[in-house]
Amino acid sequence: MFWSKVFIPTLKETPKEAESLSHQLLLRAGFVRMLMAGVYTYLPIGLRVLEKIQGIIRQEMNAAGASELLLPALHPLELWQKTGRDKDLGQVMFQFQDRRGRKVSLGPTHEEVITELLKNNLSSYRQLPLILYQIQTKFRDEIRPRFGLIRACEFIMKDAYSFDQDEAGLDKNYQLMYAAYKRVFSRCGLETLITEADSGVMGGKVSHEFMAPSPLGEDIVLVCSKCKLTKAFSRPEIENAAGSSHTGKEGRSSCPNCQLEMEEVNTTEVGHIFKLGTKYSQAMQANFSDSSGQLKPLVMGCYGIGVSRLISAIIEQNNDTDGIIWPSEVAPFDMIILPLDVTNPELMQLANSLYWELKASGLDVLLDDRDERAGVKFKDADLIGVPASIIIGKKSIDEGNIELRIRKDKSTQVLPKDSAVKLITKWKN
RNA sequence: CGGGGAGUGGCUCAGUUUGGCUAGAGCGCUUGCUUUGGGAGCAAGAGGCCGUGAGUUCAAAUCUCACCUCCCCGACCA
Repeated sequence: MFWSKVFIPTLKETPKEAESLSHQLLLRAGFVRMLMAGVYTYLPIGLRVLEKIQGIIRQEMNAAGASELLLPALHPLELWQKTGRDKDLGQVMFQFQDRRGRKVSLGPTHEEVITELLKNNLSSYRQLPLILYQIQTKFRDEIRPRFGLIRACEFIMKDAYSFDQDEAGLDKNYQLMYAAYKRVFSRCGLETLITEADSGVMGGKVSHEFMAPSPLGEDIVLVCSKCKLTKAFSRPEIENAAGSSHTGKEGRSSCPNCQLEMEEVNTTEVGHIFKLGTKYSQAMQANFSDSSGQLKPLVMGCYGIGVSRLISAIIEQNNDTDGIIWPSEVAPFDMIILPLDVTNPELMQLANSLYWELKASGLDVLLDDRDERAGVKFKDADLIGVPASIIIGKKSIDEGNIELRIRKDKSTQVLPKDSAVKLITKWKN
């Protein structure tokens, strides 16, 4: 793509509306813009990152045997009344009436809708096990939207649901999802801590949270440096405990295995998996016939990833003073070509031919064709965080060379221009 | 919802305490000239109902009241 054709409104100064680092960088680098508190536009390069993340998720979900569908965002409120969760979620649900006076809601999550679907369309154990997932916009009227994409009122979530005959089947699918989640986050360049957690309004017994360490994390995870045991604590719990006794802090945060003091890490929740059991299927009578012809409730699990939130979590872990440093798999582009003088036909010709050759070899390439000074291009390239730059300037081209600059460590290597494409594609793989 | 901060060209802010010229600066934008390897220089321009409404006053960005919006701290969550 050509910079001049993509809308990338970068900012020199930090907008006042943002205080958290990832939010500032998202705004400055031209990835998102706010419409109202907790509601964001994904600009072209923001959307590209979103799509890369979704691509990774789709690959890993499909590889785990899940299949994708798309459920409605608009729900009849009656469905929620069946499980009583309209009350549990309360004000968090956006609710209104259609012109006939029917009460509807914008979906904050989809257990009821998918259970309703399966109740009406699945009847035999022969159709089990089954994992379905979607990537969709959720709506939650949050008490306080915060930190840009981290807590938004309209956000994108991947939610998967597994259906089994029994607990043994659920265990198997749960493990499958657990493993898939680890791969998703690692491919996104994200370090995560996994903790056993409370199921909250989702119900069910077992659940694990995938927590990304980040300075603006709202949850604290305790980690044992020796055995890597993790424990989740909400902040108030910690503060109350610390306040209630002088020695409370040390005693509470020692590892039950090693007796060593555990380290407190601030984290953001990016994924959460639950064994739901039959909570929803019983409430909604989503049953199937087992091999002996007996009617049984579906045994369910549900598995969420905060897709849009991931963008922020990744930036929190991958940045420096010059801007974002995208991990390669989620970067909006693999590389950016910087012809330092667009009025020089020789430079532009080389820039263009490199662009088309690299593109033909399967790379996502951005060509900065703007008539800007070299400094501006360098600064913007660093800010938007493309992993590699190909610098085409008069200095090196006169010697028959171009430069390859790596964003992460700011190292530069000189490459002969004639074999540049070969060397770059080789370096990439 | 409770507590704290803030609303002035696209962005960052000054001016408000102590009301008074035609509301300013930097960045960005437009045009021209010069420059050209890390956010260039000079010159000339465009762009504002000072968050909204009501009030006080000869006079309001500035004082009073109400409301709206955004950010931060708490309960909530992917």
